[in-house]
Amino acid sequence: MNSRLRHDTILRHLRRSGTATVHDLAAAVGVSRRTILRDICALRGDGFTIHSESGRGGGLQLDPQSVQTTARLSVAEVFALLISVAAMRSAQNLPFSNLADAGLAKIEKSLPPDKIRDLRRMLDSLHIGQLSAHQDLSDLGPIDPALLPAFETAFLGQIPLRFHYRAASGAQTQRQVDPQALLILQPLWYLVAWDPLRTDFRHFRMDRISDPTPVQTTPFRKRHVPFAADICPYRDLAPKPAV
Amino acid sequence: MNSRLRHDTILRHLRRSGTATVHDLAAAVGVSRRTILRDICALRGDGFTIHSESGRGGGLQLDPQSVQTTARLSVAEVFALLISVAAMRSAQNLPFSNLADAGLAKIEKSLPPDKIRDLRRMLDSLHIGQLSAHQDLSDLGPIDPALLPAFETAFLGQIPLRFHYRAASGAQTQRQVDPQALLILQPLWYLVAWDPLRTDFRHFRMDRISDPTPVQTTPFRKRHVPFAADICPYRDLAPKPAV
DNA sequence: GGCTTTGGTGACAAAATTTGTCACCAAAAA
DNA sequence: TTTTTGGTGACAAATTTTGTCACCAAAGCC
Repeated sequence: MNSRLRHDTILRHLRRSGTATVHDLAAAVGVSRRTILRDICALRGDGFTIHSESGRGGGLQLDPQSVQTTARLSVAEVFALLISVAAMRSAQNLPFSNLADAGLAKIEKSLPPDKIRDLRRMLDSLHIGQLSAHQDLSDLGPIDPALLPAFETAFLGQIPLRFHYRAASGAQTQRQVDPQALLILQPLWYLVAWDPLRTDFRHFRMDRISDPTPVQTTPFRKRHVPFAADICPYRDLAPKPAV
Repeated sequence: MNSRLRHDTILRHLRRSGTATVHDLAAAVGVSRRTILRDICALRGDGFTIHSESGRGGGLQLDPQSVQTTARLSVAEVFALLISVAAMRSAQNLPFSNLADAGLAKIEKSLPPDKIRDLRRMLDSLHIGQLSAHQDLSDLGPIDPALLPAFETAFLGQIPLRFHYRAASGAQTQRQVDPQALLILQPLWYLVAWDPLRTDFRHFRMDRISDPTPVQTTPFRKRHVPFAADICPYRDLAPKPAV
């Protein structure tokens, strides 16, 4: 058994039984007492708080507060969470928001430096405010569901975004612009972008955008990729050619 | 060098150089070509998208979109993020919220089943609504900063919470209650709890609560805990006695 | 005080895993 | 056609993990 799997098994046992002795764990997992002790040591290193007591009635005890996630989020997902928390904070005073911040800070720190810079840039270009009253919202439409993934790609990767835009007059135009900022004036969301054709910045209301497509500027050459095998069980993971 | 460290090194090289050949990576990292190939295979298994091309000018390329976090959040932090996103969603339509949900779903799934149940229970007892207008908010005070950690502990662990409460009349009382639900009526937050002394449920306005202390029902025996050493470099991680 | 249980450490050999070497294949470019 | 480059299989060498054993400290029980 993999040492990683064994750690999970040990945690499961500790969670279920409350208190467990090293001897029992060794028997349950099928390894020696020494190995269990080494694993406990490693788990403590991984941030789990494990209490221990000598003598009769003693044993190991996992602090339930120290249970952690192991999820791996993409940069886009982190950004989405950042927006939620930032919007929330701007809207109202909110218990737990410090904790949410702490969590996000942890998440941020676990990303490579260039991605952290990206996230900061994104947040800097995010403006949240209140819409001035008495604005006509009668034509507020639904937001194109395809917009979200496309928009994330364009915004996070700083690559141009192409889409159809329905102006207030009803006229349809096709645009290809460089996303610059996101302006949130509840309940409206605006994309602020540089339009190279008109050599000027423009605002685009999100619910008037449709068929968004990020413009891949440096596409990878399409070709056949053979499989990987070896000991490693992840054979089919070489990205497939887009034909 | 640890294989984990080597994976990080490889990712760093790929990020910096854009395209790298297996040969170059092997030289840079100081291992054989075969090992690099095995590592690439493992990284693909870990969810990284790595493109590859044969022939002159070929090499390996890391898809920047596939970069992931490795942060490990505590259950309390996850709950805080869940609140932010839930409150956000209830307040307004919001691009990116699907993505935030997807991220949170990932995080949730990486927790053990009992913790997932806890989180669901917590979210079920979380009510978000709008305050009826014309309510007098002139005495709205700041929320006790000590409330947050104490409240989290009590709410997440379902243990009693003791605090001082300043009633609308100004009278100070000490309470010890079982937290049941959280009622959010912006900008007010209420704690709904069972008061055993009065054998009834009561509402407590969060900004009128002070000196909150979770009542530890089953404290771990205090005692001296010797250090762990061995090969594992995490010597001082056995939790210190609270004296 | 002595006995037993239980966490914890150090040292060293045994077992298991990781890594290197080598021979070779397929795709792509010069 | 030759060279470059990713990828695979097999097997020995190097390295790491694990087990064994002897022993210490703390705590409870008689």
